[in-house]
This record gives sequence, structure tokens and C-alpha cells, in this order.
Amino acid sequence: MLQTVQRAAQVLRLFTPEQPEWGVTEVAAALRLPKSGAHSLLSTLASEGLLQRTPGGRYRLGWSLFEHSQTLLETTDFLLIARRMMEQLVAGWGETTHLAVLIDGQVLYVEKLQGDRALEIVLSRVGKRLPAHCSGVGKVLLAHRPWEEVVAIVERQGLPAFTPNTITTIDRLRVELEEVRLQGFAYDQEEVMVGLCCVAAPIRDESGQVIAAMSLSVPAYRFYPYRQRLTTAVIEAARHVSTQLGYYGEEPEWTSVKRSRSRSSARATSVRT
Amino acid sequence: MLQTVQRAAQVLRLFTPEQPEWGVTEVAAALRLPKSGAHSLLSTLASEGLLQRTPGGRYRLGWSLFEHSQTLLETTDFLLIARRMMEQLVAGWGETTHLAVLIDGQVLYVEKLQGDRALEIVLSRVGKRLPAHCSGVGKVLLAHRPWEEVVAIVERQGLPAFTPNTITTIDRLRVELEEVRLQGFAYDQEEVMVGLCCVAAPIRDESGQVIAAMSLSVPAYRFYPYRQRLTTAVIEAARHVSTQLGYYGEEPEWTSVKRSRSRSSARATSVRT
DNA sequence: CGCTGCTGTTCACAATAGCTGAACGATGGT
DNA sequence: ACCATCGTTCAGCTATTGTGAACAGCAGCG
Repeated sequence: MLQTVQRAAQVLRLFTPEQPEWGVTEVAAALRLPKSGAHSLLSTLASEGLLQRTPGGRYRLGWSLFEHSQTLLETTDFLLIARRMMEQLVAGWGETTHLAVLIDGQVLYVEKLQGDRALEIVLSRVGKRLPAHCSGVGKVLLAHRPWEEVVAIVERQGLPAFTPNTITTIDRLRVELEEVRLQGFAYDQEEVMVGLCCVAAPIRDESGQVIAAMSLSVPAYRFYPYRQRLTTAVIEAARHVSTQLGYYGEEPEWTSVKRSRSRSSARATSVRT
Repeated sequence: MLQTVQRAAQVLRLFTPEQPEWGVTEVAAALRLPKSGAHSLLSTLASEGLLQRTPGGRYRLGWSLFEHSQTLLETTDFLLIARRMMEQLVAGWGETTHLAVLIDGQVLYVEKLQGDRALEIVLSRVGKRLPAHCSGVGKVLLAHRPWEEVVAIVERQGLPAFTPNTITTIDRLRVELEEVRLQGFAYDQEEVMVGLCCVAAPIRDESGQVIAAMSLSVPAYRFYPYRQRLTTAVIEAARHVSTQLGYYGEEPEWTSVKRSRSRSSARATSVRT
């Protein structure tokens, strides 16, 4: 593990919507580095376009990140397909849909389409992370990871409560995830925000791996009456995306390893290092 | 300059829409590194989320890049404002508008809105770079950089010709840029694509620095009849953005660089329309 | 107007992080 | 069942990077 690269990544992570601009001294203080070291990192990152120097000698995120992000989006197969299905969902229900992936044990919202009938959901924002245990998409994504990985995530990040309904114990989470895996979808019953429910379903690639999750978020009072129909709508939409990605089988999953050049040993066997 | 960080950035740059997936050996060959070195880079980048490991042990760009890109976009003041003006331009003319910044001597398209009357412009794509000397936005951006910098850029990248109209000599470029700077806008008269013209104007921040350029792209046969009106439309749109960013003065420019050490300051979001 | 407190930047030296090349283990193709 | 090729690991040497103090520029204040 290259320490210098790790530090550079740490530097990038400092830049947030709340503090989008950093100076050398601030970075040095935040990362417990000598000023000169922070300066090296910042200036090389800037010369590579990953940061940009402001006229005042401070630093902001650079446009190379936007470039790379665009190539990522353009080459992510499920995005375009999922977006089409999301548009149909919004057109049909007028509610808000989310598309999310699991990264580092958290949910990252990749796309969000808001319906005309929908209330503004402030918590979710494209490009934002949220804990996975409380949302529909999060539970879907967690449910299809090996249990040991889920345990590791929970040990690292805990199970913070957002509402009285949020799952806060690992036992409850285990039961819930099993259910989600068996039935093929997840509900969020006001677990992240009071008054807000959602249904989420998994998106699979051709190998059966769950690579993303799609959801429909609905105000509670409109959710319960239509729950059944909402559920099938989301499931079918997600299924349709998976099919277009080349997924036909039922449940290959990571159990019977038939993947190409799979290095599953690192994940399946035991905890490494 | 931290060599390791530079190499890491080089690795990221390898990932393109044409080749979005790389293996250790390929990277090693492309960068003339020993396999083990390439492996170090790839695996640490992956562990930081800047890359992701595919099940086959190969690598793709990681979602952290998307995250960082989003925070960049959200904290870039001119984007939201410019987007509104671009929508008005498209609504009024039905043509295609571009928003671009200068990065590394090249034009990077940040936003593109296509009008219903417009023909598909394949060359420009959000997130894509193009040489600066041939497009309207490029000439605007170059015109407001110190001449020595322009010379350095040309020496590094040359003046590749796209059409018979493309500027291919540094003398011609100097004259053109002077004109652009004086008149406050730039034309592209079929210099990047035969049959396509455009008008571009600069967007300035509160210090007068040109930070971006906006343009209207129009088929040649529709461009010349309406040139005057198109020009004023783009100029006024860009001017409006600059004003909302806090630009009042005339031409502070980079002569007498008053480097405001102002921190995030009061965001330029002065008034909402 | 010239202080003083901050910035970001530069430099030499010391030591540690990382580059190197070969050997490993596992995969897919023949 | 083989071989070719891939990603991964390891231990040693070299060069890169971390270090801390001194430098230069700007803002604000007296």
C-alpha cells in the first residue's frame, strides 16, 4: 500500500460541499503533517489537475475529477438502462426514484429522479453517501454481500438511528437482510425519515452479482395503500434492467463460484491480513 | 513534486471511454513500470475508492471520482447560474449551447444543452477535452490568458487542423486572440467542423478573471444571416452570469493581480431570480 | 506607514517508503 | 493435463519523500 497515494486520497476527501476550499496550513493541521509535506501533496495534485490553485494560493477540487467521473458514468453499463426504467417509474407513479451503489459499506446515490407528486427528499442527493442499514436500497445491497462483510461494516460504522424505526441491532439486521434476500426486495418503513417509505430491488449483472439497487420513495400515507403494486413495479423495473444487462439465470450469486477469473477466495474463504 | 502521486494520476488518465478497464500487466506495459509497481498503484488506488476491482481482478474507475466530481460541481458558483442562462438561450434560439473551462491548455466541456432545432454535434461531449485554438470557447479562454502561457501551450500541443479554416500558425492565433480580447467575443467559422459556426463570450468572476466561456453553436447557413443578433445574445447571457457572480468593473484582468485571500466568503449567490 | 501576524513556498539533510526483479499460485485456453 | 498468462507477494537496495527551519508575500492593525 503506497502511503503517498493514500495521503493524496485523504487530501481529496477533505474537500466537501461544506468546506470546498483548503489552504496548505489547514490541510497540514487536519492530516497532522508538516506544512511542507501538505504543500507537496497539494501542489502535485494541482499540477495533475486533480486540484486547482485559486488565485489566493488556496486549493479547490480540479476538473480532472469531473473528467474521470464522466468516463466512469459513460462506461457504466447499468446507468443508461436504469435511467430509462426510472423515467418510466416516475412517469407512472409521480414519485421519486433512486439508484444507488454500495461503496465502502455505505450507500452512494448515483441517480435521483423526482416526480411531480413527490415531496422534496432532502436527505438523498446525487453524489452523497448515507449509511446502508436504514434505506431500502441500502438493505438490498447489504443483503447480497457476504455476512462477514456486513459485520465488518457495522463494526466500523455502527448502526446510527435516524428515526424510531431505524434498525439499531445487528440481530435485527441479520433477520431483515435474510428476508430481503429471500423475497428479492426491501422496504424502508420510515427508517430514515419519519413519514417516508420506500421499496427497493436489486440490479444484477450477467454474472448474477448485485451491482446496484433501484427504489421508489413514497410518503407513508400513500405507501401503505398501494404497497403491493409499488413493490411489483419496482421489482419488475429492476428485473428489466438486469435482463438487459445479460442476467437470465435465477440465483447464481457468490455461492456456486462460476465466475470468470474469480478471485473470490479473498472474499469467500476467510478474513485476510 | 511527488513522483508517486504523479504516477497515480497517470494511471487514472489511462482509463478512457475507449478502454475503461485495465489489468496490472497492461498498466505496467503502458507506463513502462515493473508489474509489481503497477500492482501497488492499482491496489492502493482501489483501496481508496478511486478505482474498483472487478471480480476478474482487473480495474475500473471508482465511485469516489463521481463523489468528488459532484462536490466540485455543487461548489462551483458559476455553474448553476450559467445553466439557467443557457436554458434561456436554448429556449430562445433552439440551438446548442456549450459551457467550457480551460484546463491544461485545452477546452473542457462542462455543460451542453441541445436545442430542438440543432443538429447533433458529435465532437463536443460533456467531460471531453478538445484543443483550444479551434473553437469559439477555446479562443475566448486563450485570449484572456497571458501570451507566454498560450505560446507554451502551442509549443506543447501544436495547432492541429480540423478543417481548412482551422488556425494553424501562431501568428494568426496571436492576431485573432487580440481581436477576441478587444471585442469581447469570439467566432468559430467552421474551424472545428465544416458547416458549423459558433459565437462565444467570457464569464468572469468578481475579480474580473475569466473562469469559463459560453457559446451558441449554429449551422453555417443559419449563422451568417443572424450573426449580429446571435452575438449580442451570447454576450448578454455571459455578461449576466458574470454580473451575478459579482463582476461589476470593466477590465481588472490579471494585470495588477489583487489576490484576494478571501476564504469561501459570502457565496456569490447574492440574489435569486 | 511600518509594523506583526498570518499565509504559501523553498531548501538541505536524513531516513524511510517505494522501486525492482524474480518467484508464487491460480486461471483459462488448447 | 498441460502451458501460457494473469494478478499477487516478497526481500533487498536505492532513490524518493518526509522533515523543520528559513524565506517571501499579503492583510490588518496600530
